Amino acid sequence: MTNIQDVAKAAGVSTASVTRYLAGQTIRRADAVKQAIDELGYRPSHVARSLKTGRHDSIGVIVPDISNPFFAALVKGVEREMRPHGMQVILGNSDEDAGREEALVRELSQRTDGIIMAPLTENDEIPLALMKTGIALVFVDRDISSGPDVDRVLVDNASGVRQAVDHLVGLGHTRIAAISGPLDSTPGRMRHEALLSSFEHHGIAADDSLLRIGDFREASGRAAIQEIWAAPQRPTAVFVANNLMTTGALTALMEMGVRVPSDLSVVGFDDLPLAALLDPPLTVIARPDVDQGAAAARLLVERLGEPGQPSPAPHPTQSLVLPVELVVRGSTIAAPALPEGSPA
Amino acid sequence: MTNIQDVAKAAGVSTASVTRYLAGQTIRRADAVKQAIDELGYRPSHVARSLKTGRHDSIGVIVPDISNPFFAALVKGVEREMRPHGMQVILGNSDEDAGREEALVRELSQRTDGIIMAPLTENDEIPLALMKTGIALVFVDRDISSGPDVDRVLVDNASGVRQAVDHLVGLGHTRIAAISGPLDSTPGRMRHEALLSSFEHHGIAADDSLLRIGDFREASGRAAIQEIWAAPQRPTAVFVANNLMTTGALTALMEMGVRVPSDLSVVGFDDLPLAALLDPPLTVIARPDVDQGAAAARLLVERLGEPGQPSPAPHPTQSLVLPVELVVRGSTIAAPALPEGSPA
DNA sequence: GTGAAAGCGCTAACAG
DNA sequence: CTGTTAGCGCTTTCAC
Repeated sequence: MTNIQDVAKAAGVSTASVTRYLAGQTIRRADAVKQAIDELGYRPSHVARSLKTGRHDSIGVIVPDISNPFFAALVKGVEREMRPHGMQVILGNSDEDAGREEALVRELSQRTDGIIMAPLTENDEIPLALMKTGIALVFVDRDISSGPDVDRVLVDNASGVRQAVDHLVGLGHTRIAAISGPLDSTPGRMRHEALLSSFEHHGIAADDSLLRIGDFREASGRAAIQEIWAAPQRPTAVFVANNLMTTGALTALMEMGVRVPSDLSVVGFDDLPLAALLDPPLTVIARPDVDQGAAAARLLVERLGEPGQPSPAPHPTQSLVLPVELVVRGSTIAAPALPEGSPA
Repeated sequence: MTNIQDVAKAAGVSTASVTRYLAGQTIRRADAVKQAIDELGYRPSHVARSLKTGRHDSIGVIVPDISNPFFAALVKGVEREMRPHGMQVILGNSDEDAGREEALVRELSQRTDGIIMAPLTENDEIPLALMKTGIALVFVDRDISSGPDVDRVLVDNASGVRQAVDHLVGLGHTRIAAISGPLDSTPGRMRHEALLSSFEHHGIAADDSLLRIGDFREASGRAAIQEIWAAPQRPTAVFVANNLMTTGALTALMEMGVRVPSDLSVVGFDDLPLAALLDPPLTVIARPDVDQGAAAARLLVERLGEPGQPSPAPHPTQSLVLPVELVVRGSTIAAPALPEGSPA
């Protein structure tokens, strides 16, 4: 490849002048340099530049599962927000694997100026190590329990769950099952806790045979609903804590011949791209996805500044909590008449 | 950050020995080096190493739309295949934007040893420039018309379309509408051409009022089906050339009160994660997604070799064509009795 | 405004 | 097996 020396030679200037030209400074022989660059097809080496400056003009995004539409949308939000700032976005998919997450963090922390990530669990040690390297960090969707000095963007999980439970109770449901996410992840824990406290608020007894903990993946939604449906007293409604488990649960219900919503009302956390086209259209708690990514990107830009510019002064970390919204469609209807006494 | 010199000093060896240790060669004071590395928390600078060696031990994947489940699955396949080879996978999302694709190619070609990409259009000039840089390249799902010297993995689009048309004709449909993809993209063109030739094979006249060209995005599927439904003679079946446009078309049909399949049979290209849960379950041409990504990754590995090892000898480029399969579900049924004369 | 020169952190001859 | 050293391509003092 042609390098800066070739250009300097061809233009009859020093390499320093080429650098200055590249940086947008005014130099005397600008047009000669421009011509040399064009003719030689010169492209500055990003690697060499990074080695010298320590900057990369790029950021990384690490998500647990890129084939989850929520994270795909989130990534899109990050990219849209970053594009005008001239920063490249590099994407890493940990595939819900801690080892892979660690490899990605190590890798991307050497190639980028900042990382947006959804840590796998709240005990995740990996981000802690990352913070020590001094790289800018933003958590999105998930948090870790220790080390509060990080920018973060979360959604109001508790409010979403409350809206869902209120909705079901309002329809007369009292036997409500739930498929929660892993309790060591932020959304899993927060949604589960909110569920229990909502139950308590409405005077609903938590029935262990109706409560299952999944892993946010489709297969666990399938397994959980099968167990729940085998409970001695079946529920009239079920809350599922994320999109993939909802998909799994719906599939299993269909296979078992359980009709939604006449046999069982279903409300899921996370909207699905096709939720309105499902049979029946799915009632869900919708949360911002693209916007959540964009918000995280903005926090990172505030900390990093524009490429080429000096970094802004450090400022306190920010925590954003975005609102969620219950979208009532066809998968939730009034509870059937009760066989035994219960609150109206 | 602590560098190789610090380690060398602490271990009482030269930097060369540290390098050798890192490369897995046997050196005398291995344990002293190991200890120094651990104590200092030393991480080799990827940037410096790349500058020196010209290798990156990573590959790039550039897709037009990461929120399309097909590409998300494809990326997953690439990652699964690459992981055991110790190569990092860096993902770029061009968002169907040529400018962005170019920026990604420029960027990733400087950070990676090889690129797997689905070019936006068959006239895409960008990959040509990329090939000149000598970086390894694999096309997946899409191709470009010039420059045949590239490894590629495609699916048998023509066969898929033929299966779909045969299926519809077998059900008695003769007024078949179609929403094709952009004719300057490989899958768009191949599927459209196969459609026309299948029509001809079955003696079906191509009716311009039933043929629309979309852009593979959801909104164009919506718009196209609305136009088609406004045609003087409505179709009894429609073929939609990809998943996103199918989603758009189904949504529009629902909004217009058109019932599938009784009013209109629908067959789509690409399976959808929720296709079986839709109302009705969708008949589709399913093509490999994860496997297509994995196949592309294997081609790239064959060309690149393992990290640390010398590159394998160059070999002729390969073209893989993976089979597709018609999955009949509930969205296609027999055509209604014909008002006018027609083949049985 | 400009050029000479040092050096970012690492690897790969090379000589021992 | 080991250490010395040059140099990957760039930016950034520094002196002019």
